Amino acid sequence: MLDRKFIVDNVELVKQNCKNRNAPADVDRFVALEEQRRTLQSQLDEANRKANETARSIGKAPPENREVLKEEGRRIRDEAAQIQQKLDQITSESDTIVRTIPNLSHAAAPVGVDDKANLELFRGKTPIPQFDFKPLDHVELAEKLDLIDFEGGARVAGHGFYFLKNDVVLLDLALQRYVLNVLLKEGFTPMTTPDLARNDVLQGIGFIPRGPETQIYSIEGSDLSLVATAEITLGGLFSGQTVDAEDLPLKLCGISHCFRTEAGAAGRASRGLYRVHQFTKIEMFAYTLPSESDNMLEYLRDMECRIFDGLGVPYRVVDTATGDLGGPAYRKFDLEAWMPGRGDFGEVTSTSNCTDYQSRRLNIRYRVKGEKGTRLVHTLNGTAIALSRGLIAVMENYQQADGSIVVPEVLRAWMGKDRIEGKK
RNA sequence: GGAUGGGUGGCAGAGUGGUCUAUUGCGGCAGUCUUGAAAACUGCAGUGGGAGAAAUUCCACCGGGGGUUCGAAUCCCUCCCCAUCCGCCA
Repeated sequence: MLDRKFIVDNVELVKQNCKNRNAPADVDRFVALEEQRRTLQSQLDEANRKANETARSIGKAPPENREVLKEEGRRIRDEAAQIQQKLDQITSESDTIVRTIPNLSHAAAPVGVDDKANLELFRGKTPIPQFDFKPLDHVELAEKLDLIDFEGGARVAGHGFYFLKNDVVLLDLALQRYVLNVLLKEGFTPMTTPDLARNDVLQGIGFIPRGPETQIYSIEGSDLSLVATAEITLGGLFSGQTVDAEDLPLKLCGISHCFRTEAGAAGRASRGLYRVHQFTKIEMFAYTLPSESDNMLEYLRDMECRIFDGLGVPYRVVDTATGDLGGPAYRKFDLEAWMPGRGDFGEVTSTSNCTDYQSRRLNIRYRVKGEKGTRLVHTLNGTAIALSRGLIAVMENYQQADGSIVVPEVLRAWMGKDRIEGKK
């Protein structure tokens, strides 16, 4: 969330930003509530002060005076309780509004209400492959080579689940190992993370665990949800913590399963592995000083490019338009890989600078040695690889006329073979 | 899952209803002494929010939330976490 004071001091800016981001939020109402809230807070402080004063005096007062003072104390506490009640009411309403106000937007982010305004920045090193045969999509390839069991997945858990099988299991693990290796050389701390997290962590990161539109599976009878990304767990990792400025930036990468209900996604591209309820992902996450987050975003984007250039998968880099940014993102770049099966690009990574939008709610701060007080860190996240879509990209781009799939050079050592041929 | 003991400032650790405005030690910062350093001594120090030009001042915070009370770190309820033991288990 944004800083309350900042909103009040920059009403027009915030309203314009909401408009650019296609986010309906009642900023005026918020400002009015905030004014009331401040007034009530002062009144409450004053009432508490009087109550404290009275309470302290009783201990020192002669016994015969005590009853009178107690009565006075009761009266003041009643008064304070009434103010508190009003304050709670107003705070609750203004909290609801402030949660709907998105982060500010980077000045260079393309302005536009939806993804049509997204801007292609550049292409990856690998050219789009020209096949002298009709390329198959990954579902057909998997069928021919016996690599993925979608029907079995549906039987066990419903549509959107699948079994990886045979060589694609090796390919899946090889991709993970390759990506991990790239990240380790860059000094990322590797972590495997919980696949469940508390709802307040989900909310701090910007996910809404319940409600009709939710993308999140929640565990009945508990305060836990299945994570949609390791961004949630890696961001929650430092919630409530204060880190030393000299320890920043922190670069983490987390491997987790990701679960998404994909509510409302019917009709969109959902064939095969593209849009599924469960997949594995390696996520990069960084905590930085505010002055460093712009650079870190470029760095994370470069890492994504290196990973896909290394794999020899063609892609384009897209600068996300304001209206297509999620609430917490200040700026976002996506990599869209070429997917011959659909004859189009499909999103494979996404990296965002969330500035202090997440850290404010999660209360993640840093301290500068010798300086008084603490400040909020900036948080960033980026997909290193989402295995489901990574598999699509590799399988489809590396398919051969004879129906086999060549294993990308960088994966061969991890994979133990250089071609997937199926059993014939 | 059960039992017991715990959760207090950067760390350690005292504090079972009112001089707590939280003892003390270590560590930190500043100063004295010293060529310099160490030691010793003296002093200063938490986080968040509000008022003020500032000195300053007020409020909240002793794991989270709620309760009892004029008054809670302290008593009660509840949740979370940690330790140890037991049970179960890959």
